[in-house]
Amino acid sequence: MARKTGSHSEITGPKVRAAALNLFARHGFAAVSMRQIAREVGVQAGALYLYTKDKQSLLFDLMRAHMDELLATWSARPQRATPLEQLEDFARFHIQFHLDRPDAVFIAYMELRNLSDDNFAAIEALRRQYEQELEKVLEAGHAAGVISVPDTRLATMAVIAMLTGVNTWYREGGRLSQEAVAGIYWDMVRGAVGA
Amino acid sequence: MARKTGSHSEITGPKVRAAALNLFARHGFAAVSMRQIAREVGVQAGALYLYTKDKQSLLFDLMRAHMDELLATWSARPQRATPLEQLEDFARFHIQFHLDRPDAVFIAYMELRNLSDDNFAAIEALRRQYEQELEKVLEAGHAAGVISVPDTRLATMAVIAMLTGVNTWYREGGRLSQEAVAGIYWDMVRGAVGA
DNA sequence: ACATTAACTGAACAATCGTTCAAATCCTAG
DNA sequence: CTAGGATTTGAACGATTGTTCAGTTAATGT
Repeated sequence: MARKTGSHSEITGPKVRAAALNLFARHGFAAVSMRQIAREVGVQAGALYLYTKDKQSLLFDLMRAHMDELLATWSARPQRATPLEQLEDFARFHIQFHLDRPDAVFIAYMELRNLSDDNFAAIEALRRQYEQELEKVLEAGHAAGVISVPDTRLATMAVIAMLTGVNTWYREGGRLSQEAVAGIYWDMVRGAVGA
Repeated sequence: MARKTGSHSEITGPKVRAAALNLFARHGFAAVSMRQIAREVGVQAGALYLYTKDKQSLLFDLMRAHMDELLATWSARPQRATPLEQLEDFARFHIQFHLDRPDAVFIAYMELRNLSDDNFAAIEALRRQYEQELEKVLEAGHAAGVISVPDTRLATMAVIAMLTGVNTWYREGGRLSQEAVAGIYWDMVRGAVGA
């Protein structure tokens, strides 16, 4: 029978994904070799192919796992009543979720062009799905008359870009806590949508 | 003596930079080979080295030229009187300038990690300089009491991220003109900074 | 017409790439 | 203790990488 306890594959598999995530984020997918990943894991390059079909799948799986977790975590949150409360929740959630996973976020935004056509379409669909979550909130707010934007789609893109931008400058241990940053950004989001 | 008229180097040089810009933007610096660039120019790979020291310099020169032009173009604009007018000008300028050069913008944001340490520092300094231009405007607006932000630096980063985000979705010939988009974004910027 | 030089070719260099696979090693079930 | 599957090694494959350079081509000033 197959080994149950102490199986190496249950240790090496996650290590491969973790090493790939870290190296892809630091140097870019195309600039990282399978041998670099293997060295980081402490294994020969050939062994990686027990855990991934090829390099492309390694990238795609990391991206899809990230997007799946993003959508699942947002959907699992308790939903508050009013559109404005929901918008605040989205802003705070987005910042916290993204600041907690800088490497995965970086890859999901920067390595889209290294995906095959099929894989790109799949990731892009998930991203659109996430954007729809915000757009639904903005539309509800618009219908309720509590926010004022001339174009819901543009406002969606503007808010997401603004929030995701935090990842480019925020550093742990800086002068502001995550919560303080989220509070300030929530104020700016509210202003941007005229609420 | 050296040839003066009809010099090929005055044609091939720009063609090399244009091809590199386009290919780097489409596939990423690390994924593009010197031979691909040469093929696009219609020349053998060895000939590229008459126009660039190496591949790294090619990337760096493209980035620095972009940042230099960005700073120079902004500085050359006539400066209006009030902070709010200056903020509006910045928002409209940023969107127009960036939408007009999607490839260069893409590279300048995505390929920073492929720069050597020295080159990275140089580009980063230029970026900081550009951010300072916006921050000065926001500080002036804050001093004049016409805008209301708890943190000028955060507002700077938020506004720039929001504006640059247009490049990720805007497509020529879409349902909105550049001017219409710029107008809507200017409204959102104004709201975000409480003006 | 000739000498000069810019512009480019085409081949070569060592290094590294992603991927495969037979053989070796490790660990557990029986 | 042993059989057998899980796990990994280590070498090898052809292809491609950035870069160099001696030699060829083409256009110029005199």
